[in-house]
Amino acid sequence: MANLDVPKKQQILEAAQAAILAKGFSATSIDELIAEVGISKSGFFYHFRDKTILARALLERYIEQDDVVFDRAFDEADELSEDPLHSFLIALKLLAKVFDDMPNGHPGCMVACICYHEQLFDQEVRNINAKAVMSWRTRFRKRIERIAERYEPRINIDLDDLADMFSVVGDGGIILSRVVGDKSLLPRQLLLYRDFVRLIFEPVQVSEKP
Amino acid sequence: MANLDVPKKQQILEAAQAAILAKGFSATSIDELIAEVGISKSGFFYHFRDKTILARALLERYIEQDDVVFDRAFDEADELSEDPLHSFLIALKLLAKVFDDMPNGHPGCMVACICYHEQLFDQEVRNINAKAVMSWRTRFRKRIERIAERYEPRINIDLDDLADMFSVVGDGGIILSRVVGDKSLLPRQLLLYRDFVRLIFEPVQVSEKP
DNA sequence: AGCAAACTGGACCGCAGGTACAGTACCTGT
DNA sequence: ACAGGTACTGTACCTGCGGTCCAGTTTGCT
Repeated sequence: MANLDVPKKQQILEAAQAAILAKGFSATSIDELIAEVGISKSGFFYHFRDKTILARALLERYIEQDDVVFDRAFDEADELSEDPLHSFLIALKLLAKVFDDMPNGHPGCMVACICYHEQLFDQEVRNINAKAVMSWRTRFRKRIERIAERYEPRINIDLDDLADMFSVVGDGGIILSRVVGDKSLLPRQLLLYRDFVRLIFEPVQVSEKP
Repeated sequence: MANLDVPKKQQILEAAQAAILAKGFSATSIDELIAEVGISKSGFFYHFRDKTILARALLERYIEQDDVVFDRAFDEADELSEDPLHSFLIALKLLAKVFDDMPNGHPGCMVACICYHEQLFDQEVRNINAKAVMSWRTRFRKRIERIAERYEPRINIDLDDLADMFSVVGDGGIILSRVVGDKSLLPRQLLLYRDFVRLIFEPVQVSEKP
């Protein structure tokens, strides 16, 4: 019980996020959520007109939380280096570490989760989803652009594609991590992406074998 | 109606695969499937004890079909080049082309779809899923090993990770493709993965800017 | 003719997602 | 002090879906 000061709506979102990422949207019942937070069914529907409104709120919440994680990593990296390439590489390492430190691995990406339940939701939810991916693209593209201004890329590359690749490796890494039950798979894949960025932009090739 | 010679069980699997990849597992009702193939509810349950058995059959079917696509690309590439690196790069280009040629983009990965519905299924289904990912890892690892025997990698890299990265980029690319509604995103990401492999192993760096 | 595989039809069950609506407890501004 | 909004509770009820049970029918093979 307890949590008397935390509003029930927040408690529902909290419980729903964990349950939905672990079990999927349809496998998470409203009855189960209201039992967990100690609210009546009417109480639930007072806050969320239906289950898709809950999904929308969860998605928006997830995207906000995700942005905070990104901001933190990039800010910290910027403090450690003024060079755009080095800062980016540091940020990628920090992000990999964040996921590596999660005790049970990444809980799952809400964007991907909703993608595979798509037709259950309205256009609005899909728009929010698309907007989130585009914001990730923009965020990474800006960083990569600044790198490309200073460092000559070794190969011709589309900067949007390279920016997207972070999200691609993130979402794909989450899936493979879960499927094979190896929580270190995601951070390792992010570090591979980091190697790719290094290989593209880092000017002097340091051979690791003398 | 027609399809008098195709057994109903196959027709159900066909219809279910399309519907589930498009709408998700829970959003696809049995009623809808039996209406589409023209069979009674009892007929459905004659073939599939319950919905999770259908999922298992679909997953196995999907993995088989996927293997055929891989085999075809790799065989064709082997015919075009004896060199392990060149053959691998050709195969990646062929695979990217396969997905690029799909009129509505990749229909979705059943492995990822089931991953985000996990708790709906039993351990058996999860094992099949894990086995599929491991078989992809093995398939790509073998190719990459042969490359590494002949070409000195420019950076130290874990071959399993690089092998997994194909599946990671594939599954992540499918998700992003769908979310932003850009079917060319997946093939472009696969070509980026190809660029990464090239950068790691290709000995002479051909600068594209003279 | 006989048997198995591949079904049909219909009755029934429980659960999840709602809908509808009347009532209540508490806080806030006038 | 009361008016009104916010955040709920309780009860009753409806629908659709997954699933069970079972008796009966068609089809093709031997």
